[in-house]
Amino acid sequence: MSRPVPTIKEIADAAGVHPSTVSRALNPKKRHLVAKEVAGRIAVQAEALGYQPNRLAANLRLGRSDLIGVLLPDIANPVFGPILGGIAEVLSAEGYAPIVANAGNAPSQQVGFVERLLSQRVDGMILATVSQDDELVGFCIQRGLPVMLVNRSEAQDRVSSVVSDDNLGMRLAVDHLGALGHRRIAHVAGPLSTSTGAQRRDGFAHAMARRGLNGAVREAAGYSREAGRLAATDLLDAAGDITAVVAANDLLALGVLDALAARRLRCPGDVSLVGHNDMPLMDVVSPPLTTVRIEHREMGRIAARMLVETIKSRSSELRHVVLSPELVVRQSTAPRAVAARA
Amino acid sequence: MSRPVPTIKEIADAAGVHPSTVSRALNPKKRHLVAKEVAGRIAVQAEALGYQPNRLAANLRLGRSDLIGVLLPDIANPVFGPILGGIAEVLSAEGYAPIVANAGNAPSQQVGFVERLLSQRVDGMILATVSQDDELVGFCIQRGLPVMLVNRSEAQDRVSSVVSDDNLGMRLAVDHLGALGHRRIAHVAGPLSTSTGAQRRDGFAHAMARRGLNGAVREAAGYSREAGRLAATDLLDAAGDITAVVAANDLLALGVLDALAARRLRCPGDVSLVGHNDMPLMDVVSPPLTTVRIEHREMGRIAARMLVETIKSRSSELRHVVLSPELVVRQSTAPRAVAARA
DNA sequence: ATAGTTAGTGCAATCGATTGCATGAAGTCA
DNA sequence: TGACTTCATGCAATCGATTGCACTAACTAT
Repeated sequence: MSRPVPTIKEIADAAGVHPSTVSRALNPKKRHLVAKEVAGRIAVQAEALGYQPNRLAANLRLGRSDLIGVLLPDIANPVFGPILGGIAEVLSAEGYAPIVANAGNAPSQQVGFVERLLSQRVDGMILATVSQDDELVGFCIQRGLPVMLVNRSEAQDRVSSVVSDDNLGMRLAVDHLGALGHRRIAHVAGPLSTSTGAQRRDGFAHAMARRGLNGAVREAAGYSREAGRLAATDLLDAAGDITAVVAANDLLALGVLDALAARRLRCPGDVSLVGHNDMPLMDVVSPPLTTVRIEHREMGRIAARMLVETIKSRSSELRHVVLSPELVVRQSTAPRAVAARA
Repeated sequence: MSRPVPTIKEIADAAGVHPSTVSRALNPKKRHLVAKEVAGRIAVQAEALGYQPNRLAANLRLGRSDLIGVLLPDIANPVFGPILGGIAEVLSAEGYAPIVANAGNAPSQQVGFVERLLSQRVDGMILATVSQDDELVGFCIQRGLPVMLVNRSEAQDRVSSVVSDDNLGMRLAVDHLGALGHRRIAHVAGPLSTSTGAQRRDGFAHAMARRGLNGAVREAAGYSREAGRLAATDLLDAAGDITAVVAANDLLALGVLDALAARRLRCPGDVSLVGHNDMPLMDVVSPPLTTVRIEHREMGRIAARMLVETIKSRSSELRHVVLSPELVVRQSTAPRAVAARA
């Protein structure tokens, strides 16, 4: 059994000074108040005794925690690793640590996670879970906790966010398909309760309208491959003559591939396909997926940086950063087949 | 600007009792010491005033934090999402929260993360970053911090771990290839400084020896697709007549695919390929990958559960859990081609 | 030598929650 | 009615670090 970690009081006894002098000597910002010789003696004793700062005690006094809550809907979804990686990189550089909550999609479940984070007195929160009318956002605002949204936004414009330009993304996708001669283009949408569902659906409609076209849309129940398969199956049942599909994310696109495979339709021979995100490995799926690339790690970095700035400045000014996606063309899109399918 | 969060003292004033009575009333484990009527009054006031427990203060007094440090080498690697998901699930159920550190692979960099976690007084640590002779493990032991290893083990047997049975995994892979008629089987190993690198390399050699065979091995510099490509290129340069490769993980396997593609070798037509992990999407890569499946989410759950048990029991008894992997046969392996390649 | 100034250090309150022990009120028993 | 017991509540110390203010020693100027 190890001996307890020494405290400032024990360093003080060993160095022959008052604990408050030790506290000042060990804090770079207050060290200038302590005589050099004394500060040196204290540093030697702290090192020798293996002093370990106790941020619990310091932060109780200072009214902060140096912790940031990060709410993710599904950490196993390959999109969130890069986002969390970007968040962690910036928080670490700024002296914070992320408490990660794999909070799921149900608000009733998410509230429990948020309450735990609030009780740990996190200094702010980054939400990747937000829906259009999100009660958690209200909950956090009510408690005066700085909140930052990443990847999705919310409809009431109450907090800052970093998202992708879904209108542009959809225009890139539809224009790409249009340029390949496709006119019967459909959309597998994400849940319309999320901004990524609603805005990509709207972006799709706008982009089609610009070409004088009107495409079928089916909403998936969630952002999963299986939900994508079900939505695509429904779509193909209803509009079997489509020659292209734009999915609201890559997992949905993989589900579309499953639905096509189920009815022996080839991609891109029979149906071209575009996804969103460009999550890892999309270049090695079969076929390699054409997709709207969103820089998720950078999105995470920006979100963390903006939250830290909000915390430090005690500002309540809102900012919305909209990143421009780019189309990555791979082999899941091809010119429209001339011969009609039987 | 929101009003400050009410404290127990303010609830006490509102309910007309002493703060210590409020503390007992709001703690389910001590509530039985408070008269029912008084506890009810206190609960009403706490709800009305929006009381939020302050775990910083409580835990300073109690000498704990309800926080667990989780060290990952690369959160964007698709293997770690499921592991973190399993960890988060169990920690949440047990009243803990994970502080995630994307600590990279260099010990000098990792120490900074560990010191930050120590200063936050985490109650324990789960390391997915461990190497065979890991100085961080010694660092944590020296401070009396409960440590749990997940996915990898360390050579000195100082702390508990949950890993996959790499010997069995390699036997499954080599036997599968042997049954398909392959005899010139090579191995792309992970870094031998990790147990997954060393033990899978050893497992490969044993499995081959059992068949009276001896296969070429090349160590990749890291667990990345690019490192896999470089190691495979070196392997193919040195032993161009191999007909099968077992890679130490799926990312390395994808790199092997890249190297094969670069020299117009078809998989599995010219070279069969097996990976390890069965990370997400391996069923839709081209070709769908035969791989040794490791239940990462379950591994994360077990690691978290064992760490929590260690913390609660104050036991220093070591345990090692070795999970049995299974071979998932997809289309990257085929019978050895009879005709020799030109 | 004395008065004034400055630097360095110590004192004690504070952050917010927890709990061992003391105290008093209520209940029970002879 | 008095002694004893039990329950509920309050008191105050504690956890470990921070910091405003007070005090003292050293230095400087007249």
